[in-house]
Amino acid sequence: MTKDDSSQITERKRGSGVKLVYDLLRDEILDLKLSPGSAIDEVQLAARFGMSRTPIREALVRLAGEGLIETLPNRSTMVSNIDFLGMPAYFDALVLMYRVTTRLAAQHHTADNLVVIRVQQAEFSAAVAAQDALAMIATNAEFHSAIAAAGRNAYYGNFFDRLLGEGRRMLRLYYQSYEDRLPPRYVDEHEEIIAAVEARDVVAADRLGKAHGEQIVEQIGRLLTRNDRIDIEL
Amino acid sequence: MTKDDSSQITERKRGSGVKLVYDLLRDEILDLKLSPGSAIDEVQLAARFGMSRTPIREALVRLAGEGLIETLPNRSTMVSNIDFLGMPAYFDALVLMYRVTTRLAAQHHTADNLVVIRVQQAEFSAAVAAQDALAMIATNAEFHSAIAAAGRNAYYGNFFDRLLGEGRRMLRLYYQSYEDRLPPRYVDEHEEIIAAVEARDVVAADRLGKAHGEQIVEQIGRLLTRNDRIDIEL
DNA sequence: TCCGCAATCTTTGTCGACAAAAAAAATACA
DNA sequence: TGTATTTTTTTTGTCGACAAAGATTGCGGA
Repeated sequence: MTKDDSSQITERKRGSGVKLVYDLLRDEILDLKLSPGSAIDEVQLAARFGMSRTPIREALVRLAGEGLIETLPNRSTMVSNIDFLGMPAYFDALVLMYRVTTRLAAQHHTADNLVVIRVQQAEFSAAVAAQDALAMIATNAEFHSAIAAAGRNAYYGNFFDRLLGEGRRMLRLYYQSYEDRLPPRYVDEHEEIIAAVEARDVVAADRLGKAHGEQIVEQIGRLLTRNDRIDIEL
Repeated sequence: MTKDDSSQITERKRGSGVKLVYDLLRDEILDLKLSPGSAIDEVQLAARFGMSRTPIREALVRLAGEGLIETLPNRSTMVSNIDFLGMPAYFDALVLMYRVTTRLAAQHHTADNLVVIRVQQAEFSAAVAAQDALAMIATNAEFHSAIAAAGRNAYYGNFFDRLLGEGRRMLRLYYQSYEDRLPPRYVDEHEEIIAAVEARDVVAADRLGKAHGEQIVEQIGRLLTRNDRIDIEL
């Protein structure tokens, strides 16, 4: 199809191919470079990466395990569609995880956790200043992931990471609703969260996590119902 | 190693092999028929199932994606160990999911959901009566999974299913603490939950879900600290 | 022209074989 | 006897090839 593959036929170390394909495809899917519903051809990928179908296949199996691609038996495999009907459920879960992870971080964090969190916050702040939407999504996810890590619950952590990953495509809409110019208020909110965590103020952490999450929900809701609203508000 | 494989060399339909191996291995791992840490040999499995290594490999990749097996690069793959240190975190997440799913079920269930839930409850009740620990674990999981399905949130549902699955090995300890003779009280608790869901009583559903979950945590705690207690109570 | 059927094409699922990597065994040397 | 090095063995990762299952195309008959 496209011929602009930068055909890197470099020698790879044994076992590195799968991760390479997996990471790249995952990013391309989540950044919407591969549009939902578009077909995925194994032989084409094999040619593009200069390897056999076997490692490609393994990467695809893993992506399917995360629900990022769907496999019709004996037939095509394609990038999964964004489940718009499931968005309320998604944001419900996201808000709950915001709350739980922030709350746990306030309880269980150590000094080095705060260092990591501050680094991520700095990167997020830089992305907002640079108006780089993709970077904002990624660094925001890493910020909250760092907070989740400080909460010391691997089960919440995995689930949260999964949500943040799977939601990158939805979150993209959210950032687009600001035309990629996120108000600096969000950077401040992160700062408040850090302060609450550092002070081990569980109640404040919970409240801020909830507010932070619900703000996103509201903005998305505003985006999705914008047309309706215009009708209603006559 | 063992030679007692009932070598079923039956003809399989194309594409069914992976699921077969995946399901069977998963069950064997979760029922502790394959002990944590034991090695997994691809060629041996291939011989046992009468198929090539390729579909075996795909099943293993999926199991690894769920964290049920661990893969040392270029070296052995083995059944993952049970993370005892992570048990508090596990049960924390489990209780929260009990609460959330029960609560949502009270809000969003439909009539056919209740039918399914009652069927699962009947099977759970039968398993308790028969003192079949493995069946109790499986049917209990299916009962709560049915409740989660009634809650209409796929994200919670997936996470909850994953927790219930991954925890089957831990839960086994829990049932062993009763020597596989679960008090009928648990069957009654399920009945109460059903009643609260049916009455759309969100508050009661939340409270019952929480109590149900915390009871399990207490029993596990009692099991794990039993020796210490004897020392302390002199 | 339209519908049913057969031939062809495309893409997946599976296989057997081989090479690389790590461990285990064997050998040489002090 | 103990240790370092080489050889063998074991097990994984990758490959190219082939067969099966749909989809597509082409053809013939009404």
